[in-house]
Amino acid sequence: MELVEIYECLCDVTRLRLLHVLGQGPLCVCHFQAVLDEPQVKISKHLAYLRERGLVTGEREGKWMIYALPAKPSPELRANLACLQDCARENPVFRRDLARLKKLAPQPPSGAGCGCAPATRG
Amino acid sequence: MELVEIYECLCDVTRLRLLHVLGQGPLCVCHFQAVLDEPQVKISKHLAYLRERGLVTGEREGKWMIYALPAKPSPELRANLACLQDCARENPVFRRDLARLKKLAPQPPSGAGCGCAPATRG
DNA sequence: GTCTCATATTCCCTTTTGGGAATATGTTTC
DNA sequence: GAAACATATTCCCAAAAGGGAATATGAGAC
Repeated sequence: MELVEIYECLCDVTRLRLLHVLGQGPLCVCHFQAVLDEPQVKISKHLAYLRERGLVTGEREGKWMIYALPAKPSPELRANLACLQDCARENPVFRRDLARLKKLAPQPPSGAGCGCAPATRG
Repeated sequence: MELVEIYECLCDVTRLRLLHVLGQGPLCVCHFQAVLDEPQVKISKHLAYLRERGLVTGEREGKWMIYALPAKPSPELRANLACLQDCARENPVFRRDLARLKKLAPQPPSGAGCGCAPATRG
């Protein structure tokens, strides 16, 4: 993963927002739609873009695709993600995303998954 | 200066290299040409681009235009520039730029300007 | 198998981007 | 003034990017 490639991934607001939200934990596409308030194509395409370049991972879980930040990101990616989290703290757009995310999952650190599946799982 | 705008500026290699080199101190266009080994138009245009967005400052000094990082960058810019410096450390392209820069100005911290002007100044 | 839900992909269009050749501008030197 | 130098700008082009409508795929429920 080239450093320059990382920066190329970061030059789009939607992708920045996706990565920022992922800082809070794994999430599925439908939740991204709700959090970013953007159409499905847009979300899905940008996630594919990020995935192809190794900035996020995607794993199918039943009907849902769970996206997450890589478990062992390169130092460059790590640094840039940390920087993003830091810089986004005071930004209205990013803050709003986090607010919407909280509303989706009001439960405490209950753990795994993105909480997509209602009680019908397992 | 919007955070997203900063990221938009960082999605081009040439601009990344310019900003990275500027981490070493102010520089004029002709030296950028030598350091990056890129045509004048390219350098000049990208510097104009960065300048318009407040990522660099430019000041005329005689025949030369001296570009520099802003004296008081926003926290977001500061963080991202620091991150870039950090990440570039192990990158061949960025290292090569610094090597060429050193060759241009072998003198110690002699101080102001970019050293463009030969002994004919003052 | 059929229906439905969640997501991915294709196709097409518009806008933006980066690049270079040529030219213009501003500055010093003579 | 003219000439030389450093840099900026204009004009034009090819490639890429982002977006959406429609469609395809994959999975679970029945």
